[in-house]
Amino acid sequence: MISSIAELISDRIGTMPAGERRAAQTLIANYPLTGLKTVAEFSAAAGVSSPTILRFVARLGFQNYPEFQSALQDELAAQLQSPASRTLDPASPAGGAVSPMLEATLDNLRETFRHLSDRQLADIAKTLAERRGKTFLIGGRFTDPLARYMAAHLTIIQPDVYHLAGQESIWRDRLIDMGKRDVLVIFDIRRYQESLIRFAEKARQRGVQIVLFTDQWLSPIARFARHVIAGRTAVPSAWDSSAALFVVAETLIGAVTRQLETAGAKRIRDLESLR
Amino acid sequence: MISSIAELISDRIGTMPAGERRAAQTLIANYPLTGLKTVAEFSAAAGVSSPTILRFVARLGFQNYPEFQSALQDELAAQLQSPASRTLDPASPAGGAVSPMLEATLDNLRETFRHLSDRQLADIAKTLAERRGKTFLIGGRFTDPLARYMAAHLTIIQPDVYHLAGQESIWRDRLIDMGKRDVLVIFDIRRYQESLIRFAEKARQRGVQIVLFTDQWLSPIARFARHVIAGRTAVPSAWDSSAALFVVAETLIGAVTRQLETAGAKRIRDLESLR
DNA sequence: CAAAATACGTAACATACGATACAGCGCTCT
DNA sequence: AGAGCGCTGTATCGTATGTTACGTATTTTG
Repeated sequence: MISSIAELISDRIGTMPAGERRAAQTLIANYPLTGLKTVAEFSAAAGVSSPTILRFVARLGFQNYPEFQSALQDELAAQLQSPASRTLDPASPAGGAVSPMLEATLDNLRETFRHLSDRQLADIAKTLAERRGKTFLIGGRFTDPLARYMAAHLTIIQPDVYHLAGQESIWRDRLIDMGKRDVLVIFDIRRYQESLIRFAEKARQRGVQIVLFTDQWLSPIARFARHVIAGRTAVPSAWDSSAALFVVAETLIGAVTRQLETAGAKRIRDLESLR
Repeated sequence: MISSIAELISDRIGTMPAGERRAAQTLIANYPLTGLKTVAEFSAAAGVSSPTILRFVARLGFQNYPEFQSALQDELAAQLQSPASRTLDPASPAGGAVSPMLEATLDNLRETFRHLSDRQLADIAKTLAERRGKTFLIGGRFTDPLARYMAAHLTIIQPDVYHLAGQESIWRDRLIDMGKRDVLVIFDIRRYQESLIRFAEKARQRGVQIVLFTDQWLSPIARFARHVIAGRTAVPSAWDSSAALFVVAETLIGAVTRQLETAGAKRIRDLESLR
């Protein structure tokens, strides 16, 4: 069973003529980067001519050079998306077989935050904290609880926080209250929900600032969003995981709370006295 | 000090116009692969036009698109050659400055699962999967979204799953439907809610099997529970974190799904055909 | 050793790619 | 409410890229 192009090459390298073999060796030497460059660069690196490179990829079974490059990119994408397979991780095997779910989730968290800078988080927190209007939160079928979770916290530290629940027609009517000073937080992972997309589009038309929590493939709503948070969702389960988005949400809640410390503290005291 | 292009982007993403920001977001979402494709593919993925992509890379300081791609490739080459550096440093130099929240959450997850055996998880999954009656889920002020999240999944793979929402008087009346063949899943972290404790006690008297998600100090409900899951909640924030409980919930959802695979698969098909 | 076959590189070609000019649009600010 | 500015997309252009044909070199075989 041959899965990667590298294997394919080392499998056939024996049957290749000298020039193509040099091409193969230089590609393997720093795989797969040389293959992502242009034919001219590849040929220069290997010390052969361009046609030799093309014959080489043809021998591997590809119709043309772009097809070969696409295959390499796909392979690379698969590698980058599952860091677990790459890192041998001498730290954990002792703790071992605990739960593949846990391992995958830990990876997802690390990956998600790796693509998320402090700066970005601070910007979003600022958007949520300093909004001069109202905050609305909504989610999809499985992610709506995340919207609720966030709303439950935010509503304590600042006024005018609303979770949009129930039927589509209900939120649609709330659009009339929304304007450019307002913020809309949307959670949407695949399979992306049509109703949410429509809603986001209309909100955008009214000037609402949209903060989107989505997966790494980006919901179409990203088009309308001011801020996009892309969380990793792949786990060894029949379902996608929302854990990464959950943790980002908690992080944001914490950041917003810190920013509103002075104003928020008073509000919390007031709330306490109401009980 | 800005070393990677990803940092450069997240540094300037705030100052970018909407279109270029979309480009930046799609690139970050699955970095750096989109940047290695052609301008046309990049623009299609981001949902913007080609010139916007070019303006985007120009804003990052590159003279032209090929120069930008070369920079990405160099970066990738450095990463691939030293796989170790990838997990340790790239974004988080000291292993920590990114987000203390993340570090704390990762610790919480590991600690939580360390005290949770496979056996225990399997038992709880079995309880949920093989119950002959109904499943009820309920949570506290901040944890109710977790109950909803779990309910949203379970209800797809098995019948008679109910999330208890709204006012206390409403759930109390549902007690009448509960018996010893039923399972009640409760989420309760401090400050523990009186109403939930009362409810749990009454349910216990009726013979209901209780599965409790709580924090490491254990809600009083633990007295009545058949199964107790204690999650770590401490994070550097004004709020406690429910992330560990969230991940345990996801793990259980996955386990239950696997156990009901045959029966569940049919149910899922039936549901699909209803849409 | 000769002749054929295979491999390789040079050079010309066509395509598709990145770059640019321009016009329309929405947004902000006065 | 109007004028100005900045952003974005359409259409066009030049060029670098992949591709192919062909001639030369090299190896293989009788």
